[in-house]
Amino acid sequence: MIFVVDPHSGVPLFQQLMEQVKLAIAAGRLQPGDALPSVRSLAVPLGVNPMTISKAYNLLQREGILDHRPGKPLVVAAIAEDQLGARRLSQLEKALRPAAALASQLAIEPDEAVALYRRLLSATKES
Amino acid sequence: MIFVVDPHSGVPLFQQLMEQVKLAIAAGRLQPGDALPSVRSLAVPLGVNPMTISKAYNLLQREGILDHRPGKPLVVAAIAEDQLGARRLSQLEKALRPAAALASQLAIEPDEAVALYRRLLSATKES
Amino acid sequence: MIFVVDPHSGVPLFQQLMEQVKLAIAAGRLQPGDALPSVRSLAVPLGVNPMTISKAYNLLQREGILDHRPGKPLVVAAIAEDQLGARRLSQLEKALRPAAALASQLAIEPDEAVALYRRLLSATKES
Amino acid sequence: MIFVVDPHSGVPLFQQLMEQVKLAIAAGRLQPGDALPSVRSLAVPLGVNPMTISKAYNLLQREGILDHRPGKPLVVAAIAEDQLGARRLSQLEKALRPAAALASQLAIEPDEAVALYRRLLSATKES
DNA sequence: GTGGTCTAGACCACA
DNA sequence: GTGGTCTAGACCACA
Repeated sequence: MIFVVDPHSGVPLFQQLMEQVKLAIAAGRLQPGDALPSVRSLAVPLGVNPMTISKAYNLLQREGILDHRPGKPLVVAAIAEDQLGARRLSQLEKALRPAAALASQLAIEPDEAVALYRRLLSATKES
Repeated sequence: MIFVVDPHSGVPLFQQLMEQVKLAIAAGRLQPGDALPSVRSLAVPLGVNPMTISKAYNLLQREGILDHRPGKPLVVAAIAEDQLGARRLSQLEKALRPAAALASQLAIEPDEAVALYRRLLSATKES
Repeated sequence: MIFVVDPHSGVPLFQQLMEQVKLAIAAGRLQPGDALPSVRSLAVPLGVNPMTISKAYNLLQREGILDHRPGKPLVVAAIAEDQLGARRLSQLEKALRPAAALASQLAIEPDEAVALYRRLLSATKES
Repeated sequence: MIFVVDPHSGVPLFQQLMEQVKLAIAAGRLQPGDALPSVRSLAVPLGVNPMTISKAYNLLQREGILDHRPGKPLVVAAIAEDQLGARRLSQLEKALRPAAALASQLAIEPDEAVALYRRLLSATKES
């Protein structure tokens, strides 16, 4: 389970982490009950302050996506899959909707827009 | 020429404004030489601080997209169309790229993703 | 609008603050739209690090109880009253339920328990 | 003699255990001289680390509530009844005091609060 | 002025 | 070992 963050992206580090955890769950790479890497074990290789990781984990807990038992590592909550995994398409939809609105505002033909998207998809490799 | 901003969107107001001006130009709704609404006339209906509008206009000027002649209203620069209008597709590409990456990370088939996008496009009306 | 925290209570400071804000809203001392004291203006008199206040405010925002517009002070969200104000009795119920279970487990007669509660209520002054 | 713990309640497991033992004594379900279940026999069904149970028992010993004779099981101390059984009302008072303060802060009338408590008491069955 | 992020480092409770 | 809290202090974006 490897996460990556980019300190220059402008997106806060803790948010990048949250998104990656959510993505891993949605994609099934993290299953309910799976333990997450410990705060410290993540902080070192990422070159990030442990508190930043802690913040991300903490918020995911409050969202009910992670589950914590004192003294134990955080695990993916049972509900998380319902919340995230089952709705993969609706997540993609949320990302695509603005791109649909944009095409329309730019008066780009649907066929042209779709062709562009298809091209981008084939250029993307599963990372 | 009406702009809309959403103070809850998380995107800074001045950035939302900049994007909307660029969009209007790219879509041809604003042509080179066209005057932009004055800071005040925009600030009131939007419920936004005039300084925020001013900031957006200033940055657009620095980017060479707007043109200012003392005592006259801001106008769309001649180059603007080249910069923005001609690259409509590349703007859409910028919006679609993350959606391509997401589909891949969620292990959604390209065909399924493309179908979803096509559906969203036909559901979108020019606003 | 005065908040008080007790660093020795064992309850985390940020949690004490969150509860007090919620209480103030539930009691109507803070109305939707009302601005909260700024992070800094609260940190000094309470002798608490600004980040601790910030954390409390931040979480209340995520819970939808506070509302933020960049550059402006935090205000009580419109929904907050629905969430908190309208349910005053149910909040009290949540606090009383364990005390009801306890009386039962200690085999204390309801009349005796009620009498005790009544006595405590009259001893308590609106602070 | 059955204890129950909830790892999600936020209250540390060892504390939940301590409270339950105290309660059982206060309610007379455990009498002076009665033996407590062994650490192991408790750890397994509760799904709790034996060290956690041990910690709870140890602290109860320090408080003079349990009594230990090498090689023998832990028993309820003679004083325990005095300490706990006799003060049933004061235990309930400790639980009710915050509920009294809360009613006051929420500006709920004493009569209303008392009525609510009475209702909860009659709804509660000895478990 | 407003709140938000991050680090470095200390300290704590729990298991 | 696990995560959680807090401080002190720097720095940033926004209005």
